[in-house]
Amino acid sequence: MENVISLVEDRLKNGQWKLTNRRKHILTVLLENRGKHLSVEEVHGLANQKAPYVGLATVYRTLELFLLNDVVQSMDFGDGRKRYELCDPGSGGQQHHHLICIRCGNVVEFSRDLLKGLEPELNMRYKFKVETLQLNVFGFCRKCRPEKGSHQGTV
Amino acid sequence: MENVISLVEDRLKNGQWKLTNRRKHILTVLLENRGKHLSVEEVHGLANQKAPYVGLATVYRTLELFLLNDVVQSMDFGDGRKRYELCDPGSGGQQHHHLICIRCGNVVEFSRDLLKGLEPELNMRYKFKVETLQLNVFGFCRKCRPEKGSHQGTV
DNA sequence: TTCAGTGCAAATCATTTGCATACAC
DNA sequence: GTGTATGCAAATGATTTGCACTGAA
Repeated sequence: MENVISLVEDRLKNGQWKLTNRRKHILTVLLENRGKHLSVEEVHGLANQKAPYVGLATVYRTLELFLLNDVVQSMDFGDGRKRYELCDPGSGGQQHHHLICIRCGNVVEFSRDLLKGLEPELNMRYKFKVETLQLNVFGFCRKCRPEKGSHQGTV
Repeated sequence: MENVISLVEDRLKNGQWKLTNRRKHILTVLLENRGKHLSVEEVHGLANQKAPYVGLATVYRTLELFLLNDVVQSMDFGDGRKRYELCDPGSGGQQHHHLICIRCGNVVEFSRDLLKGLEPELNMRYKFKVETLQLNVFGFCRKCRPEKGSHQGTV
């Protein structure tokens, strides 16, 4: 936990940025909410359950700064607000993708491995050098999926 | 061309909607701009190069109506505006995915086939029933990709 | 000391909505 | 005729920005 903070500190300092109190505070919120996909508003709310107070604009600015430094990854589930999630430590960029249930709204992550073959394929077929890959899969999760043999409409 | 219009007309009428002048007009714009990924603002601009005038709100409403009826598919390239593109006639839903060049902004489509294996895999491993799949790949296109062996930073 | 970081309020920008009017069937 | 479609202007909601003040090195 503590070493994640100093790891981020080093990463920021590489780019002449400071790890201020507010930024450390926001980072702590992200650490305490691993695995969640937080909107800016949510981070703001969580951060301000404790002192010091952090302004909304600062949360916006800090999350974008973290994104730039591969501290977080961002995603968009199509609900009109950007969401952020801590990257796994040690590696940069996109770690995994998301299965979004269109009935209950639950979000499940799935490993990047399932797309492993895709990058070389795009490289070969389209001469396209992949940097970032964002995949959203909308559908029905384990609990909400229609029963086999029965019929059920889309929500 | 003409038969696409009547095809859409039938599809709308199934759901008690009318294919009005404005809607036909917007549909024509989409037909004349196949392969492009138009924002609402762009559709509005293109539509109003000819009579009849179409209000911006109508363009918004119409494109959402088309989306609902699988006449268009929508996408989001992360630039803060939704984009729309005509579906291939005859089939519903997502047809293909996009390679977005982060240097020149060019967008190339790639066939859904490359992800063919993914759906059954998600179904099996996660018991997830896929409905829609949105994949954005950001990177360097054929023209903009860094030369082999040389180094080039991200834009 | 000095420049980056922050809070606040105002500004932006895409999208949505209320309402009176116009149009399709 | 009757209910949907449309234009317009106002409302909304997420995000950004200007600016004066605060804080870290």
